Amino acid sequence: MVAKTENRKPEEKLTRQREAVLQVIRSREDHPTANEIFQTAREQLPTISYATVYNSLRFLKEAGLVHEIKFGDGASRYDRETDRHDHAICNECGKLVDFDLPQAADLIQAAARKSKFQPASVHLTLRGICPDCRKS
Amino acid sequence: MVAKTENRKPEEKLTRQREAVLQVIRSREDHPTANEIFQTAREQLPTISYATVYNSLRFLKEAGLVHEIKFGDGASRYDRETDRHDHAICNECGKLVDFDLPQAADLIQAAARKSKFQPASVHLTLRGICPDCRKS
DNA sequence: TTTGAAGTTTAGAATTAGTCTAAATTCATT
DNA sequence: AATGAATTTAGACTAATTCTAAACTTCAAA
Repeated sequence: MVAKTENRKPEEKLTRQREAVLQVIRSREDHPTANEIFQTAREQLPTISYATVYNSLRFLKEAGLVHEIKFGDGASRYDRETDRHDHAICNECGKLVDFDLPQAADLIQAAARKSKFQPASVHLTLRGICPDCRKS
Repeated sequence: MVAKTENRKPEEKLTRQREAVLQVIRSREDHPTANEIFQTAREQLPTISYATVYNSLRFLKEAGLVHEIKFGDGASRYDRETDRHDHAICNECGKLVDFDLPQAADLIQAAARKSKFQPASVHLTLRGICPDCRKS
């Protein structure tokens, strides 16, 4: 029988390319775009291609190792934080910040009741002005 | 002095094109994309161009007459509902549904405290399976 | 009633993010 | 070493959106 790569744990089956992409995301406090990840990964692995970054991101996302955030204004961003959490987005400069508001998680049943959806996750987004922009 | 169009209320200064775009959005229960709006607006106003639909959407959005929703998976969607509300997105078919969970609005101060942002609005997103997909 | 500035519309080109394709490569098992 | 599945690569392609520059509208002031 042929090896079933799928039986292994995600961490075990990382190719060099996937490893590099994961390291870029884990090494950053912020939320890089696929293009930023590509530029940085290329420093370690000069032959890596754009398509591979996207393939790797899809893989890592499905394996639960990274988290994708789409909030409009351009490209998806990737987050090393995979636990449930919330986001704040600056209306002025676009900065995206993670925070955790456990009370938001508690609203999942109420949200499910109102929407009639079978709930999987909830996520709260705050829009406002970030501390840096408030200063100016 | 030249007339300051900006002094008037948004509703008063709608061009035929902006009017047509607004009517398309107001006539629908769902959340059409720019392309869907373009196709429908063209039935009333055959010469309207794609760029004008986008210009109109930006204008209407800034005037607070429509609401833009970006949740990834392709194009922005536009919503006639401009009051604060929440969204549920189906992980299976991508359907987007509005609902209002006032408890979510109550979390704005707590979210501001955690994130250190000066708050403007909060919005809750539920991901799960919609009633239609649950049946199958 | 013409003028002209400001704003708007138009068509199409340009840009950007992301996906697809097909050939080449890797790699774990035989 | 040979096999075959999975992955990577480069570049073509697609879809969404923005940009550009010329033409058109509007309307207050001359």
